[in-house]
Amino acid sequence: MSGEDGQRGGGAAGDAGPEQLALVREAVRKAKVPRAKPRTWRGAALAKELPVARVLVDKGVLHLDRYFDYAVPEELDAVAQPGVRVRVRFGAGGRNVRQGRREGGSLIDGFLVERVAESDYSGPLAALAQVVSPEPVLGPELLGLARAVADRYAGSLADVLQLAVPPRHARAEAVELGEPAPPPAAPEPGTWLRYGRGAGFLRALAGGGAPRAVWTALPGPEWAEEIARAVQATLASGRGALVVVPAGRPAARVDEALGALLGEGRHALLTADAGQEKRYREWLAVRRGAVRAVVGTRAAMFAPVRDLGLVVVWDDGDASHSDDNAPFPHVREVLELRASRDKCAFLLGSWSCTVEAAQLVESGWAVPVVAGREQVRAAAPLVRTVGDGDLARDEAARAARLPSLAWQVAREGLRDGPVLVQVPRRGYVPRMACARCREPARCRHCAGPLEARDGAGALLCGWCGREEGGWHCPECGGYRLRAQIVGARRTAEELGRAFPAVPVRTSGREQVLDTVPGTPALVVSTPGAEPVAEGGYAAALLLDGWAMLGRPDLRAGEDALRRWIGAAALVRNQGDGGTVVVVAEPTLRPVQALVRWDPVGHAVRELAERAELGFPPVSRMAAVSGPAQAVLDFLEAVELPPDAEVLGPVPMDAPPVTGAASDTGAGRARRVGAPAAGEPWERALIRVPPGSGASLAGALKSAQAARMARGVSEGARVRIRVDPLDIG
DNA sequence: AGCACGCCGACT
DNA sequence: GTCGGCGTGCTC
Repeated sequence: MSGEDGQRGGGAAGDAGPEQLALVREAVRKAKVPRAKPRTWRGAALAKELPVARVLVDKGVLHLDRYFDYAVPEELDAVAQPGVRVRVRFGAGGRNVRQGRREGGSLIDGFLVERVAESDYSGPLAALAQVVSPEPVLGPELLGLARAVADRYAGSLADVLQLAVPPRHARAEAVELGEPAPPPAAPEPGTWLRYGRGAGFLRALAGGGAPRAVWTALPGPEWAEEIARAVQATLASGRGALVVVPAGRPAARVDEALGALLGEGRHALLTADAGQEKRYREWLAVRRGAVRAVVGTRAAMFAPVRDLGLVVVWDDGDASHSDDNAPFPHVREVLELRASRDKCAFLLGSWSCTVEAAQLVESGWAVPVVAGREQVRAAAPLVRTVGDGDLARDEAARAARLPSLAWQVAREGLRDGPVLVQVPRRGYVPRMACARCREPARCRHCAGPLEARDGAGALLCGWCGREEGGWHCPECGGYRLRAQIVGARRTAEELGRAFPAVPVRTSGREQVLDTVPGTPALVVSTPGAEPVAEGGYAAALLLDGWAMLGRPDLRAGEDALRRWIGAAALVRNQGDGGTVVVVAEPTLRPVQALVRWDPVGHAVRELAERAELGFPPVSRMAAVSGPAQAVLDFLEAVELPPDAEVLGPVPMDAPPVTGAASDTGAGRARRVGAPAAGEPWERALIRVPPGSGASLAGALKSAQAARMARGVSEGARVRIRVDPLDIG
């Protein structure tokens, strides 16, 4: 409430330039209105130096995505430093200068961005109402990064800051922090020696360099310790390090590895499931420089690590790395921005390989860190396939839903260890089957799965896209279909009956198991929820591969391969008898890549194909979705760069695919732009060639800002997403 | 989002 | 003349 009272009483009007304007305006407008003193800070004592504060008001709306100037009252001078949280009066009421109505607008939160000597705003300035806390939470690096992310994703700075700066907790702020520990010694390369450029990468980090690498990790549990060593090497150079992983479980693994390597108290763990106080306390310890190393989940990508020397993203193909709040930034992209802006090292690690990662290598931005073929063979399990042809010939398979090869491998594996069974999540894909005899409905041309794409409408083949008109069951002649979804639980029950002597455990959406003992057991899991087995699994069965591959999504192949590799990496190596059976057509590219354990080759081939077709990430895309008319209006209004190409709009699938959400599925139901009840939604994709991404984002942003400023109604609003995740 | 301003028609 | 409709534009 400070500073308010000084403005209340009357007093003579000020006569300085900017105020005069306001007065003239006022006088001209209505002579009958008594010449009131403009609401002004004059009369209240001002800060002597730099009396103007530039403030970012904390509203995500695009048309407010700029700074507003406020006067700094003398008594706030000391605490009103750049980066602090403030409260200011903001709103149209502020312009009402009629007598008796002094303060309009309401108190809203903001960040003080900068102190300057004068304002270029021509009206009278309102005073800062309050400095919430003297903690400068928004430093220049974080501000710059947030700005860059907002620009990249056609979003507002305030929206990004909401993701980047955790909510304040007063008690956490009061905690005194000790001095940061001195840099540790540079680590031994350890298992990094398995990779061609591994040891060199560590040496560069320890020597203060900024190498950038795409690292294809060998299967097995060593990755966490390898990341910890990279962090240690960076700390040894006197710089800080940041590691972002997709979920709490991998975060715990890296946390543990860091603790083992560095000792306790030298790194912070920033995950979403910590309470507000803890989160803010850890975040502050990082910002204040008391802790130099951070591991966390996606919100940690903005962690204000001092003197950042290395950023790491693990498993960038996991959908959890894509934030589900506007403007939907992706960890890999944000860390790329950080590496470029801060001139620090960059490490993207994964057992698999995304097309984007392959592009980083192809463009020369990063170097590949990979193991030689003999290392891969030594670390990976043996992979065998069961295709449709085998299935058709396999009577036992049809009866029991499990191919004979899978039976055999499971039985053998169970002799000396646990066997992992990966089953796609229930509802992953609408899988159609004969309502009478449960025979799966397959395309008569390619044997691909038939899917009911647009609600009650036609049946389409998930592979070749041919429409199936008059389907009838080749087995029993039935003509009614129903979705046949066999989830993990039922699979577990069936397997339990088949191997009555063996315990069956399930891990999935509702309950994720972290680890299982190394004793014989069947472990049924959905993708991403696989427990780690002590000593590794003896075998793994990857069931219903076609369902993973058949998703109508550009990433279906890459995603399936990633999930298979994610499961197969938990299996013992070939030398120790580790075997994987994947039930999917062996001629398909992702299946071959799994058999050869060559995720990079797969990504490189995908990348070439995407380039040819003009698909992302080679071109950049943005999705504009909303009610049909709203999308059309938006496309009419937006001034796109000349090389932009508009695809569509086309009606959106209803309901939207939910299977592409995060891996564990632990997250809440994801709103992928669900059409409001009754209203038909459409989506247009806008594509630009490489290099025009920024101008596309700029154009989308200004068009959206203009529309929002005009206050378009709820039903006329469109949603913009740069780099949409699921493009059919 | 709010909220005031201003330019048009109906009424005292 | 004056009240009040809502369309437009601004918020330091």
